[in-house]
Amino acid sequence: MAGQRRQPRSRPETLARRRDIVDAAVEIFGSKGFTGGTLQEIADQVGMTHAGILHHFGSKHALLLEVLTHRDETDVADLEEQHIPDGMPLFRHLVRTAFINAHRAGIVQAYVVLSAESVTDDHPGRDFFQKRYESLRGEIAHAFAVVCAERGIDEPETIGYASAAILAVMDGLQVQWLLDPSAVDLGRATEFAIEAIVDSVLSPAPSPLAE
Amino acid sequence: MAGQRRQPRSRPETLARRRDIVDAAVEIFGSKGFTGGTLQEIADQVGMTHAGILHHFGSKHALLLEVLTHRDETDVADLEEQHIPDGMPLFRHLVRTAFINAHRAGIVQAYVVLSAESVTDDHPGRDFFQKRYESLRGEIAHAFAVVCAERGIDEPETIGYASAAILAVMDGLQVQWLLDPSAVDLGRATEFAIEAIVDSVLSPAPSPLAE
DNA sequence: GTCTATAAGTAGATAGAC
DNA sequence: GTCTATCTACTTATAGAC
Repeated sequence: MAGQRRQPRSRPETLARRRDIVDAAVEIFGSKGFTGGTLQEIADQVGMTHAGILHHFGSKHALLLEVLTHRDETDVADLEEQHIPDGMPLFRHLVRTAFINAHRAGIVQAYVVLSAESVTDDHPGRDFFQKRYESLRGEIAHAFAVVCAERGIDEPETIGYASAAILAVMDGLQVQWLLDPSAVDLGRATEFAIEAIVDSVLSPAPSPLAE
Repeated sequence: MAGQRRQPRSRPETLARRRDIVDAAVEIFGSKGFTGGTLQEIADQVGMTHAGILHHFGSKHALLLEVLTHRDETDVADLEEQHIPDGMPLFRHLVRTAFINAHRAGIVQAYVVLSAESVTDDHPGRDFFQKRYESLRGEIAHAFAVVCAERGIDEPETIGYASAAILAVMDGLQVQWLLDPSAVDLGRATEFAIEAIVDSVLSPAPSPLAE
């Protein structure tokens, strides 16, 4: 019932224009948020009027969904794209992504701002992020299962917690890094945390918090 | 140069009214964000007009700062308040806070939304959150130092990464939990992650990611 | 496909009555 | 201390010319 008209728009010039707009929208929504960013600002950046934007996407709401879905090459944790690594290589891939992201503040900020903003009431991106996290947790849990199988060990029931926690550290460190890049080493801190969590799943230790 | 007039406002009725407004603001900013929430909505909730709000706080901007600073009893990770635990009890305290927060979606959402929104350009809450994270990282790092001293071990240089990572998992898990409470066990996942990170600092293991 | 013009609504803030 | 009234500014979206 909602938005599906892909074929009819194949004119090359038009597609390029749409890409320009989406790129500009990533930057504006990233730096101002979805609510705070305006079509006017996006239009200015791409050199047209806000009416032009609406001609292409119909509404601000629809533009956001396009931004979230259609990020293409420029994405933060490019798991779902292309050939996803699995097993241990997935964890290495996540760490590598963090190091790369340390040089892409713009796109990182867009995801940080939009994902957190999506928890607000009736936010148009809520469904997208809910499904995204569910999917990513599933991929990470699967990687844990593969690693356990390789080593012939039973899958600990901590896999679910660990999968959520890995995504969580990645996101949370990005917030702190964006607020003060000099105080947080995004790559190394992510690497440390993922290693700690993976190790804890594979080699459970008695809780250091026990009294 | 900015905002300091505490003494002159001591009338009991007025103070109570201001508290009502701040409480309402936490709820509205939490559910709609700072940019998305309006003075009108806050005013409705407290039973007055938006002009009344401005009489008390001067501007929306100032009201947000009051919300962030003056949260009093209702706070998410009540570290800086009262007698802060130190050493190992601090980590237990953080875990306990996560379990408690699982029953306070409102205030959790307020902090999630506002902290992420604060990374946007010229956000009035940016300075607050920057200093808050810096302070919290320092407290956690100190707890690590205390624990290391107690055990007579050298302080690993991973303490900095671990401190940021602990705050990060707490924040990141809150986002996933708010988006889908049934998919994430906020308390247990936080407990698992903090245990993993603390253990990794105290008993460093060879990286499981090494090829 | 992009523009101008404008609609229709809402925002935060101010002024002054009560 | 709270209200009404108003201001100015800006938002998304639509209509129609080019």
